[in-house]
Amino acid sequence: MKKPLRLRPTGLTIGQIADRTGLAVSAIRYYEEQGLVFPDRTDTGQRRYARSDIRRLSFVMITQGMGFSIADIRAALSRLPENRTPTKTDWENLSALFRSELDARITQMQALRDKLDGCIGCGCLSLTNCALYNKDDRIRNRGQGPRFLLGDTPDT
Amino acid sequence: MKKPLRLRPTGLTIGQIADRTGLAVSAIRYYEEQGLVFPDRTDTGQRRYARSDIRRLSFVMITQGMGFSIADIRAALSRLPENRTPTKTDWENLSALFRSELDARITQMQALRDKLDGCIGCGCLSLTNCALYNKDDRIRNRGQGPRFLLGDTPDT
DNA sequence: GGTTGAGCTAAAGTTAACTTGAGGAAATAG
DNA sequence: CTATTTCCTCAAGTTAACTTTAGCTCAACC
Repeated sequence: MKKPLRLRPTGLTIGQIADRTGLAVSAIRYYEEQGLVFPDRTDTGQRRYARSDIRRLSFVMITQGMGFSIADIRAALSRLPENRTPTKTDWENLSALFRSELDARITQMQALRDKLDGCIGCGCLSLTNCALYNKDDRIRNRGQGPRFLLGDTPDT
Repeated sequence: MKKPLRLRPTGLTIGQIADRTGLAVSAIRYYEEQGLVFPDRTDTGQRRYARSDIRRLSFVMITQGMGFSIADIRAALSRLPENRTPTKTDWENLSALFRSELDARITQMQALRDKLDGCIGCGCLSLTNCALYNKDDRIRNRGQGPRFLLGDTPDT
């Protein structure tokens, strides 16, 4: 009887993923903790990633760079199929979601930019009470911690 | 000899400023600590603000909402004249500064949005190494702590 | 087959922009 | 004149998104 070949999970190590994505190893582990990736484990507990996780993490990086929070991104990623590797179409649908949110944010930013001058020139001292600067321009005001640019979480 | 009239610094209390701007009292104190406002003090140590500080703080609120950091805003405000109340023109110059930075950020955001689809459709798994997604699109990557949307500090 | 590099976990630290709380003084209202 | 309300300072807490450190196991190379 042959010694059974240990079928150890194949795939990329966390270091290899780090190299491919440019992310720090600690960041990748953090993303797992936050439910953004779900690597396999070897019998000794090491993480093994699928090649498609590179795309997944790249997507996280880009959307994050666009100003979306991890919670936003996690919600979006949860729309990907769980039982198969996402197809190109899956990814396209997902990115369309972000695209429209981003469009909205850009529009809002343009409006804000255009009103700044108007309000500065206005006679009332309080820009935030200025007729020109109304509540619709208010961007985000709840919770403590750092304020992020524009918009609440997308209503995905 | 008459009891000398105590010449107490006139002006608005911190509570009045809070009401006028919508800011929390604690935030206003914090902004002072950060060098964004410089109220007078009464002989008993209470803060007294000029009416023009309402505009100053409103400006802080708006530019912050645009995604600029306190350091950015402090740098910009330092361009205002120190020895007189800023005129409408002073404020207009300042807001022009932010306007152009904001324009640049909007443009960058649009580019990023347009490229997301392209990269998602591309054959290479790593979006961040993708030919379509080059270094110019990279937004900000230094320091720890929360990542903000778009751009380093303006080169004011 | 030992040593060096890569991984692992868990806990604590970091930054930004504030808020909250403790403990006390002063201003205002009745 | 007493009771609130407002203000003050200083220290510590909060959130997001990570990084750093400590202490240990495992894998890979010569």
